[in-house]
Amino acid sequence: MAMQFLTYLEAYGPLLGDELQAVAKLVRAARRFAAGAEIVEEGQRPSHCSVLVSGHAFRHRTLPDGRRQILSFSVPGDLCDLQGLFLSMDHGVCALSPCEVAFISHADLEAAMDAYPALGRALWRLNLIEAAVFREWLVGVGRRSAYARIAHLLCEVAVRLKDGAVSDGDRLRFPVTQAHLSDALGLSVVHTNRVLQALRSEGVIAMRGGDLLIKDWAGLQAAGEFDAAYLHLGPLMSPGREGVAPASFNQW
Amino acid sequence: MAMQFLTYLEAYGPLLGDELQAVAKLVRAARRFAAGAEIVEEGQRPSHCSVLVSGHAFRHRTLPDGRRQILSFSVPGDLCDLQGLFLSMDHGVCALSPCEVAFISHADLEAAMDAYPALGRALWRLNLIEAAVFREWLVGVGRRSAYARIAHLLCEVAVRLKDGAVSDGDRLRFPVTQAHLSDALGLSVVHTNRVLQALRSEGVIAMRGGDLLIKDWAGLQAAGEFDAAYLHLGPLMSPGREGVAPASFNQW
DNA sequence: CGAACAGTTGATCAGGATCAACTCGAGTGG
DNA sequence: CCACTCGAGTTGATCCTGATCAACTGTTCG
Repeated sequence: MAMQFLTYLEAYGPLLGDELQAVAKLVRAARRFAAGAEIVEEGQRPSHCSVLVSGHAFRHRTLPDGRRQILSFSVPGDLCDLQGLFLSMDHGVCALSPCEVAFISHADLEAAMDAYPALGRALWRLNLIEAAVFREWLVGVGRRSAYARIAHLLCEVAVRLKDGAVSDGDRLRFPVTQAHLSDALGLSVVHTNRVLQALRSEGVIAMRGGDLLIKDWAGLQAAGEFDAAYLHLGPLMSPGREGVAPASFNQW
Repeated sequence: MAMQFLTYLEAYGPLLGDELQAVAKLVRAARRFAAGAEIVEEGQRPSHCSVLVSGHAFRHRTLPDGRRQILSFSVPGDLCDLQGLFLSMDHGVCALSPCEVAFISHADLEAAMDAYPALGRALWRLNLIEAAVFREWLVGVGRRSAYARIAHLLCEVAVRLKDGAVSDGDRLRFPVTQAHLSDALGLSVVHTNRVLQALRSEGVIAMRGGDLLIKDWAGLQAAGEFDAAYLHLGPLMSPGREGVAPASFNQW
C-alpha cells in the first residue's frame, strides 16, 4: 500500500521510526471510488482522514451556477482532507481516475499526536506546504498569462510526481481532461486547448490519454516561470536555527 | 495591546485561561514600521512570529519583473507569519499603514506548545483558516468577474474587521490604494477604479482615504456572491463528533 | 512651488471567453 | 455487427471583459 505521505513526514527530521510505525498501524483498509465519484463531499465534517492509496483526485469548489474552481490535484500517497481534522470541508474531493482510498480516524490520529508530538508538527507542516501551493496558484491565476499558467501547473505536477527529479523524456500519469485543466487555471476549455497545442507544437511536452511526456524540461520551466521553492521539498531547516531576528529583537 | 489572535484562539473550545496567559507572557515589546516597509522579507527564515498590534499589512509575492500578487490582508491582532514556524517565508509581509508589530520567539512558542498541546492545535487551526481564505481568493480570481471579486474582497474585510457582525452604515478602516486592490484581485488599476465607481454609484459602498463605508450590506454580499462560511467564524465543532464516516468505514 | 502619488478619464487594444459545429474514439445496446 | 450515444478534443468566427497607454486632476508634503 503506497503511503507516500509517510515519506513526506519523514522529511521532517525529528520524526523517527516509532512515529511512522504508529501512523502506519492506524491506516484502515481501503475503499474504491470510480472516476468522477466524490470522495469527500463539500460541507461535511468527516470523522477520518482520507489517504489516496492509488489513483488521482482533485479538490474543488463548485459555485451554485456550475462554475467550478479546482483547488489542487492529489497524487497517489497524498492525504487529501487533512483540514477536516479541525475544520469542516469547505470544498469537495473528487476522483479523477478510479481510486483506492484508505482511512485514518481522527480520534486515532489525535491519540497518536498526543503520544508523539513530532507527528502533529509534521502534519501541520504538511498543511503549510499545501497552503504554499494555494498561494502559488493564486499568483498564477492572478498575474500569469494562460500560457505560463498551464506550463507552471504541468511543472508542479511533474515535480510532485517525480519527487523533485524531473528530466527530459519523463513520462507521467496525469489523467486530467482539458476541462479539468481549465477549471484549475481559470480558463475556458477552448483556450486551454489552444495553449496546449502551442506547447506541443513547440516540442515542450506531449499529452495524450492522461499521460504527460516531458520533452523539454528546461523549456517547460521557462514557459511557466517555474521555481520549485514553494513546494518546500528541500531538506528541512532545523527549527529556530539560522533565524533572522529583527534588529531590535534580541536586546529585550 | 490588542492581541486579537488570542480571541481567535479562544474560539477553539479546549483552550483555557492558562494557555492564553502563557502565550500573552511570551509577547515581546513592539517595533514600529512605516507604511510601505517590509515587516517580513520574502525568502527569510524568521526566528520569531510577528503579531500585528496596530495598523494594517499585506502579504505578497512579487515576481522578478515587478508583477505583484497580494495574498492576504492582515488586520490588527493578526499573526502574520505563523507559517515561518515550520517553513521559510515564500512571500513577504509589508506594512500598509504605520504598524506596531510585537514578536513571539519560535523557541518560546514551541515550548509553550509542548506544555499546552491545545495551543498547538489552536494555532494549527488558525493556519487552516488562512488556507481556506487562500482557496476562496483562488475561486474569486479564477472564476468570478472583476465586479464580484471586488465586492467579495470588501465583504471579507468587513466581516473580519467587524468579527462577523456587519450592518449598513458601518465604517471601517481599510487603508489600501486602488493599486493594492488590483494586485490582490489580479486586475489592472484602471479597471479597479471603474468597478469601484460602479459600486459607489450604485450606493453599495463609499470609500475614501482608507475608510470603507458599508451602505448596503445585503447588496454588497449579493454583488460579491459572498458567503462567510469559509472564514470558519462560527462556534467550533467539537473534534470527532457528528462526523461522517464512509459507509464501509465502521465495519472494520 | 514643485514633486510625487492617488485617483480619474478617454481611447484603443488584446487575451481569452463564448458560440457553434465537427471529428474521433470507446462503449453500449439492439 | 452496426447504429447510437457520449465524452473529449479540435476548429473557426465573433464578442467582450478587462488590459494598456496616455493624459490630466487633486492632494499632500517637503
